Amino acid sequence: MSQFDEYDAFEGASLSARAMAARPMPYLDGLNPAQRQAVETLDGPVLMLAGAGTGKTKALTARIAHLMTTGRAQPNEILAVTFTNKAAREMKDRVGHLLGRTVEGMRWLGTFHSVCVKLLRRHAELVGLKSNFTILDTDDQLRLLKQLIQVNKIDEKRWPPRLLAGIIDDWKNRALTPAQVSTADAGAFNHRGIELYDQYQRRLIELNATDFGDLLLHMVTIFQKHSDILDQYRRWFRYILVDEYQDTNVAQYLWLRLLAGGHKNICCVGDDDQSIYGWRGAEVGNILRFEQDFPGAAVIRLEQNYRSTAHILAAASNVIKGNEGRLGKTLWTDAEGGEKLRLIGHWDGEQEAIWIGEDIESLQRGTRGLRPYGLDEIAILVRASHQMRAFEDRFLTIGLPYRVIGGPRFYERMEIRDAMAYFRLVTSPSDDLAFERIVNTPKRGLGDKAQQTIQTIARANGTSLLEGARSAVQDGAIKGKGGAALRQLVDGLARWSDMTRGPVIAYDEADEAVLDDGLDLPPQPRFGEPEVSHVELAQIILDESGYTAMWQNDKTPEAPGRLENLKELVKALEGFENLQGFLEHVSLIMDNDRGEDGEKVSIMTLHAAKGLEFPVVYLPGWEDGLFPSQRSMDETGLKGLEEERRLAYVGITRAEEICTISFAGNRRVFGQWQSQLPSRFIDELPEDHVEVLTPPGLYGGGYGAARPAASFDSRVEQQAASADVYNSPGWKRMQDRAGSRRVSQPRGQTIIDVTATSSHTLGDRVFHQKFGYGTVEGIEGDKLEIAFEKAGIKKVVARFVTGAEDIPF
DNA sequence: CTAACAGTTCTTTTT
DNA sequence: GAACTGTTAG
Repeated sequence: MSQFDEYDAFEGASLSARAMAARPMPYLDGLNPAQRQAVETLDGPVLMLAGAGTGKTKALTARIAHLMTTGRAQPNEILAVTFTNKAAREMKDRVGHLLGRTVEGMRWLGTFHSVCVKLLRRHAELVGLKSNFTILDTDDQLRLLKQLIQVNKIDEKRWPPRLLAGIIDDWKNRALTPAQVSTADAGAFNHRGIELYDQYQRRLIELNATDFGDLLLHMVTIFQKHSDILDQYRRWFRYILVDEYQDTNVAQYLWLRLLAGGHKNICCVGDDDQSIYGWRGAEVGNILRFEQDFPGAAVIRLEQNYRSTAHILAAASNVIKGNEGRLGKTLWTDAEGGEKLRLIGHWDGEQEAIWIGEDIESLQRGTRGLRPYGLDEIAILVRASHQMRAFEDRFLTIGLPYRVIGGPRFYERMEIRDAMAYFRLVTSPSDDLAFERIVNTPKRGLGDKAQQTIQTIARANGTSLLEGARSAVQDGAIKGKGGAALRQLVDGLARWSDMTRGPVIAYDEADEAVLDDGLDLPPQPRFGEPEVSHVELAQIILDESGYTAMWQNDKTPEAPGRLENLKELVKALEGFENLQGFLEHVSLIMDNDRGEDGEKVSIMTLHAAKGLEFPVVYLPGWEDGLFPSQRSMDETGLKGLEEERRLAYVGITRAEEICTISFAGNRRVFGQWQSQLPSRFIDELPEDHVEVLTPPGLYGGGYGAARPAASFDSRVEQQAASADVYNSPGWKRMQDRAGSRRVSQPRGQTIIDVTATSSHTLGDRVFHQKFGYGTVEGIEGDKLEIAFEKAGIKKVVARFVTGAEDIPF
């Protein structure tokens, strides 16, 4: 029954605790002095500043093992929070490994969100929720906000739901309830922001739902308002550990500070240089301020790097030192030798992909005395996901296996969300958002009008939409084909719902009454065994609702894949006790590391790469505007730039052996060609540790000519490997080719549109995707009249044509 | 009511 | 160039 049987030996016996302490502690072996200090400084606040690749997880897990082995805390008295499920899982696994057994008692090791859900379920009523509240994802959130905006008769066009979602998220990240939002923010969202936030929160309560931000916000509110509850947890969580502390937002910070407020046994691990989630509300300030927040804190720096070569570390250090206000760390390694960083410029994004593809192939074979590298050891890290496409295209054509990490997540796919909406509606019939999602999916002939009717009835009766639909059917408010289909749906849902559980057979004490001085929790009803397993039920729901059939009849190419996904979804249910358990799990799983097998090159964003490492790393697209991202700089100025720089630091420090940075002179953005300047970060690379390569084709010969592209083998040894790429022959040459008259501005702000609309003049030779080559014969505003060689005279919107001479060949 | 079309607006980054 | 919205024709 108890999950802690394994640890019963710890139970309150100080003698056994001492005996325990006398046990060998193998996990202390192989720690360096700093790591060891971080493990053994158990009491009071500790800040572990762990640079990239310095064995942070090793120290953290050893610390947990140490807490348990010395009898300082039982597994379930340790609160350990991470940001990703993956990190939590890894930590759990590694602690188990250190102790030589599985650690099941660590109930409070998890993400901020999952820990908060557990807490909030026990205290939901304090914020007006029931303990079975649902957790909305971004999609539901947006639809809800959209409704609110419409109800408030606000122009959706000018004030889109996304914007409002962003504003509200921001407030929640700062732990502000509608009442607490500062008057300084009164102007937000056309002066309606606060009001709408308030409405939104009310609506969530009505729906018995929370969004992601609420999980933390509600817990902070509860802790602030109910000191008895807070005290209880303060006593319960004897030791607190926080991973990636630099990524915490204000709400998380407050939450931690409240919980650690008693004993102050809090150990925060982080690296201010790897704070890359500021745009999502993370406050680097939290880690910078740690010593003030927790006076007397022990600050332990992990600086010995076990991951990368000295060249790579030097490059990373040189880049990051451009940032102000760092806590300061100097990474060092005792490893010697290794390749310098490689820097290479390309004509355009496509060439960049071609070159990298070929370089990977030559690394695979083993080249220039280097060992052969497996594809699993290679990663391409991009700034923005749209950059991935060029690589995917190229790798598909040359047949290079790759995997995209962090793409559209499994649980965000349409068919999965639809299926889940059915499940949600079965387990909680009042889930209006789920109802809206699937009333007419598959098509049941229930359009706007019918749905309006249901809304009206539901609102009049003060019931859920599903209830409303039931009345509508009974009262004959919706007739005809639609009515019949709706009846079928309503009946089906009722039937499936009954199938989820057997009869109530008893009332149990809440099984989570683990806290000794616990609150009175309502007894939980216990049900008999349902007749059908939840896995079978899921299949029944999908089949009987017609959802499976909908995709079977669908002739689009993606339909088979969607059916496949649905199968997988049903299979995934096997790992859970019931539908509820599954839904809960899914709503908190935001990482998708469904391990695909096979040797593949990884393609992912820099953000997704945090915490990972690869022997070979490519960092393409180092161009001003793209990286550092223009948007980031526009929105938050220097702060944004510094975050971008940290992103560069994260990127470089992912590499163990070979790190290649590249940029392109031209890139297609929104289907428009833009000429790009190399990233300012390139100038921050230390010359001594960088080797500038020259792409093939810049010297004589056309691009894409049949010649084998040079990679490592045939690079041109460049004298004075210089980061000053502007003066590199390659770059100059590129400028000539681009033929753009760049106005040399102080630094990198100019992005000249090589084919700006205005650049078309009568007689220009142009190229159009569909019609081919032609000559401009007339200009009217943004429309051009063009005589095409093959297709004759056509009128075309200017942005669909490209200056013929600009086509990269 | 649906399906097909055209016109628009966008592109970081995600627990 | 895609994805989304709104419009229009069946």
